[in-house]
Amino acid sequence: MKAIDPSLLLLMNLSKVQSLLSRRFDRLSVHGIGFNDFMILYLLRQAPGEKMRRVDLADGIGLTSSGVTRMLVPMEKIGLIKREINERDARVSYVVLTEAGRTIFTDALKTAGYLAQEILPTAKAKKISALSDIMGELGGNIA
Amino acid sequence: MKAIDPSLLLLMNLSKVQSLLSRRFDRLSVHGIGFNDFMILYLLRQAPGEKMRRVDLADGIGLTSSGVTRMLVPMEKIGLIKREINERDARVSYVVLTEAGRTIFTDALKTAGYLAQEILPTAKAKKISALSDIMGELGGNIA
DNA sequence: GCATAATACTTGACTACTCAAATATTAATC
DNA sequence: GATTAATATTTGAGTAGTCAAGTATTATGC
Repeated sequence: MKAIDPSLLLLMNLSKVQSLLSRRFDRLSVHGIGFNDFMILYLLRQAPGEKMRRVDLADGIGLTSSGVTRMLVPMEKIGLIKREINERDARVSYVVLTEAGRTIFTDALKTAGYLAQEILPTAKAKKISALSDIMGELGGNIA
Repeated sequence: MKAIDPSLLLLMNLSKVQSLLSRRFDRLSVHGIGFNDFMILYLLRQAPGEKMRRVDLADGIGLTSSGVTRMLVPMEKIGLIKREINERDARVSYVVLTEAGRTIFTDALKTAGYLAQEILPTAKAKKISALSDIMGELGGNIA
């Protein structure tokens, strides 16, 4: 077999690593939320007014808007987020972080930080920041 | 809000990038197979005798063995792989690449190569190999 | 050589998405 | 200002996985 394209190899390793890491995170069930839920809360926490449109959330975490709609159902049910209409545009319904959501997020952030440190013990700080830059170039722009 | 842990940020970006890339690959539907199917075929193609145990495949692509069992059902149905018993150990059933599977893989490899090049245009060769090293440290060891 | 443990795989019940199409609303064009 | 296009969200139907538990089979320790 011919030598494989290094970019393609990278894609495969990226996929594998992501599977392993997110499963590990979810298995811990950090404060009852999964990794994607955590990312939603993170984005909301950063956003001005702690609210965002669904499209922007979808864009932010790299899912489809349909996927976001479905993710938010249980999150709303357990009260992590709530919905708020936009007076200027009746198409959009804002997703707003609730008090409870903020609390859970704060706790989860701590645990997630420890986990991340534990998972990435060998990758040194410099490498991590270099990696983050490249992820940025590839469309990952969570900051 | 306190500054976020760089490792955690990296995890989030990794997750996002992976979602975007694999969806893009799957949407192309390269020769009718998804990205995970492609990885399975790749691993099999590399393996001695072009056959592997299900556990090792699961390990190789970072899924659970249950997930692999389920993935292989349609792949076997369309004839990309077939099953072969192990005479020494009746527990294992080998997954073997078929002639058709090899052909599809060869075609898909080309397309996937182009796609990878197109997706990673900015990330230079050196960066890619550095990134690959780090993925290796994180448990991605596809080579 | 028998009981216990470990391994390989599958299955039932479920979650987490995906796409394509539908709905509702707002923006753009003429 | 009526028509067409674009945007935001949801929904129906389906795929792709997860976990926990079940079934075989093989390995281990006494």
